[in-house]
Amino acid sequence: MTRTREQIIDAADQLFYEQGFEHTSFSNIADTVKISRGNFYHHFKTKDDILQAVIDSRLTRTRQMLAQWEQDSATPQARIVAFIDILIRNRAEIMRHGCPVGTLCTELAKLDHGARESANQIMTLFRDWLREQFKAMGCPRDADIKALHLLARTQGVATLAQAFGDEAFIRHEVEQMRQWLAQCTPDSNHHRPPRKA
Amino acid sequence: MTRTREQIIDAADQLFYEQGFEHTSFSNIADTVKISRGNFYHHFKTKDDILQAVIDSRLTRTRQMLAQWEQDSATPQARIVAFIDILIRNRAEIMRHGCPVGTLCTELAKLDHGARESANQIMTLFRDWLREQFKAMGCPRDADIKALHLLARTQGVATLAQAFGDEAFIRHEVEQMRQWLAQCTPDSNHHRPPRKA
DNA sequence: GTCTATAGCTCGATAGAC
DNA sequence: GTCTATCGAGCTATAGAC
Repeated sequence: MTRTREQIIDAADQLFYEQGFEHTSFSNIADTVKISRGNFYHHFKTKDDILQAVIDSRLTRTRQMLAQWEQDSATPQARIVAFIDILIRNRAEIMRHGCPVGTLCTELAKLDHGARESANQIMTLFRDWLREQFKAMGCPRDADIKALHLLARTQGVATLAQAFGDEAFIRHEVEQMRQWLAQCTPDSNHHRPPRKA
Repeated sequence: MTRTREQIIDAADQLFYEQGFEHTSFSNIADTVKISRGNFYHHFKTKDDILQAVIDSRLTRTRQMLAQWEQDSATPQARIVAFIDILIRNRAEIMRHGCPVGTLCTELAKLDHGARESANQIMTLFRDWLREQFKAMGCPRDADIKALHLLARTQGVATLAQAFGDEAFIRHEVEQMRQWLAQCTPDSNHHRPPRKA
């Protein structure tokens, strides 16, 4: 049945996030789902197969989440705030295990793993979505640059939050990102003072 | 002889950076240094011993580098620019393997490894050094906040540079960090426009 | 050089649904 | 009978340790 398959994917997803892909073994996943290793291999022939299934699952869920934000918030600004606020909502997990997207991309890059590009695709989902929001805000020229900038800042905050376990730091950076967004004028260089009259 | 020991540490250092700690095996290191595994165990009893030696080596080199910047640059601003510019100087390695500090901290956190705190200590070296530079710039109150902010931004840039392999992005972010630093007034909120006259 | 543990993986057998 | 999910023994390679 497909139920077991889903359970395996969900368990692997969580374990890959908590302890990394390479450090997670078959027995590890099988024990979590409470099935035998034999049954396991009936659903996934190789470890790479599970990884791909986990990444596909994350891609789907990310698309759903972004679509949900699109639905829940009226303005592009509010949608971007929804993105920034993941850091607050998921602060406990982030302090323990970092960003699920960034840490997976980093690990697969080090392993020179074939699924690396698939993992990067999750990052690209956020990048493209943010770019569209900035475009809708009236920044057609700087949209991608701003998207990457914001993405980088959230990644950096996640990395340091994991290292230092500092919740106040997360909150402070989130507040600064909100302020940056609020004064983010169309196609301006937001780090220079407003243009002279 | 201590020469072999140093060679082992240097080889392990590089391999841990390129492919990660867990993914690097003894044989891997031994092959690189061209010694037998037996000889290897004469210098390091366990893998954790090598890791600790590598981290100690990095701590020493980082302290030396920071002291060098202190010596080479007259103003705290110039010293902070020297820090920001690592992203440019090491861009090729960063695009391939990420930041050596950040990726190690992240990996050891996932492995729940005992040396995690030692690795974080490297990050702390930068944090403390940056904080002192900001203090010297006249930001006694915001110094640590600014240090963490800058550290986070460099970490985020490294993560995305590795995922997207985009050198132009690195250069753009470095330029923005320089501008942020230039308009970084003592204990001000640097994300608001300059105060009105 | 050898030993042990474990990782990833294969495969034959069983049990039940249809 | 076929098909699918399940189990668990067991194989090979290699990592870490001594």
